[in-house]
Amino acid sequence: MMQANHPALSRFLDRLLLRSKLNEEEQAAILGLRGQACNYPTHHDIVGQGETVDQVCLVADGMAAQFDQMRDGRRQITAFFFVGEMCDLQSIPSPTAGWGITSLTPTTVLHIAHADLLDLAVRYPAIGMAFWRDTIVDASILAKWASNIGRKDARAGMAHLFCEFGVRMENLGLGERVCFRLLATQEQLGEALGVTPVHVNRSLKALRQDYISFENRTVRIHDWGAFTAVAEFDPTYLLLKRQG
Amino acid sequence: MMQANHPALSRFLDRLLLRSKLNEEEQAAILGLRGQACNYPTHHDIVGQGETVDQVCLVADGMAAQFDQMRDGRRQITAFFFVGEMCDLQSIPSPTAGWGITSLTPTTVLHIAHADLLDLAVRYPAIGMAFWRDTIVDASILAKWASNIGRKDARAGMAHLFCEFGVRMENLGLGERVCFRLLATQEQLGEALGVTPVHVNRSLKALRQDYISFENRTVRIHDWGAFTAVAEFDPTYLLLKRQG
DNA sequence: CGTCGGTTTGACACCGGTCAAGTGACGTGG
DNA sequence: CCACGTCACTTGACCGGTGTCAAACCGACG
Repeated sequence: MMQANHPALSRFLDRLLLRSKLNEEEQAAILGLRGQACNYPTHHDIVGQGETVDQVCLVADGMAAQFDQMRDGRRQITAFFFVGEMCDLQSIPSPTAGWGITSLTPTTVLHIAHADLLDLAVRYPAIGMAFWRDTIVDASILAKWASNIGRKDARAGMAHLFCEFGVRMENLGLGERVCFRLLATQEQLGEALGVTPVHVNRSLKALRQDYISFENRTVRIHDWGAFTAVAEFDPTYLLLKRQG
Repeated sequence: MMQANHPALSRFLDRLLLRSKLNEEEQAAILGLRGQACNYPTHHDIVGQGETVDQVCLVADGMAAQFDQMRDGRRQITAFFFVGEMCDLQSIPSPTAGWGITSLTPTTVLHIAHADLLDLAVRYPAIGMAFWRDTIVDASILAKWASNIGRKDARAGMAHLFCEFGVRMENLGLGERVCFRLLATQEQLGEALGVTPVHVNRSLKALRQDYISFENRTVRIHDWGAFTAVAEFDPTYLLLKRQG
């Protein structure tokens, strides 16, 4: 069923407002977008790799990820998307992407037509700029991610990922930076960090000894300062200062 | 000296036209941009990490890279920029970035003011969309890069990087995909792939035995089909189909 | 001819991959 | 209510790719 004023739109707007300034009319225009809500089970490929799309995916519940798949089936996750985040805003100017989108947990997605979003972006340049800026945030996160994979050992990379999750979830209203629910499996974390699930387990064990607890799918960071030091975490790259 | 009609602008326009459709007026507007040409020696940080800028960098000669630096000084390169490519178009909507820009060889950069580019993007929505699309290409390359680092051994990652360089240079008119000049040092390649320079050397040695020659800073790929198979290279992610 | 940045090679150590076994939580069906 | 299957987590033993350190080589350039 197509419906406007879906609660996920309000979360999406909040995320945009973290970085972009939009007036009342522009905010109302975004809240008035119409979308189709779909439920997907865990491990469902919502968008296949290389597929061309005419709509975007807004996470309304659960958790999704962008991935690149090798011929042997191994995957590299290149982005996580939490509730209120848009998986493929970049598909508006570029509807064919080299990656796929998959659900990491049972997930509800609100699909919104490119045509409607493009219309908004043209009618309200501030919205167009906010959309562009939103895709840049994802690119910035990905750049930091690359150095996580390439230049840190698994323990530090994992710590950095947890710092990022904490800050992002706090900004999305999904928890505190030092305490948040994380439904990803160790295999999925490994796919993000470029290590095997076995080694994710070893790294988590090491982190639990000194810095965090991770029980009932809830991460608790005991000492934020010490933990960010291990991770070499500097939130600049999340672009949380309002720019527009 | 500020000057319009710099030859690098023509190359930049060609790159935009690979993926975006622009009419004569729009093309003329881009060619008429005014910029300041600056020369930088090798290993000069043109934009420091975390710096806020009010202009962009267009590579007019040489080669530049985006990087993220760890506290101990090690760097991860997250993008290479060849002649005609824009290093930080994304700084228009988001002037503070988490990364830096450095020269890999003696490099000439044309600096163009944000204000002028923003003016174009607002006056001509097709140009705004072309700019957005251009930043998405960089993000797409980076996503593929991440799986290179995380999910391939050094030899396959290097092969993929060379395939990408070949296709990009061919499209920029800087060589053929199977034969192109590459001025990067082995240390710089290692910073891109997340391995040490010593191991870059070992990987290159292995590739030279079977697939390529690399002398006088010129890469020759003997059998494109076999090489892309080793690299698992599929050019979809370079978004070379014209979209707008 | 000497210096310097970049390349090449070898010896050795270690992080993370691989393989295998076992545990525990949970949902389903008898 | 319990037996069972499934999925994720955990742990240990061993191995290989990559890092580290060190030395030599090489071409460009002054």
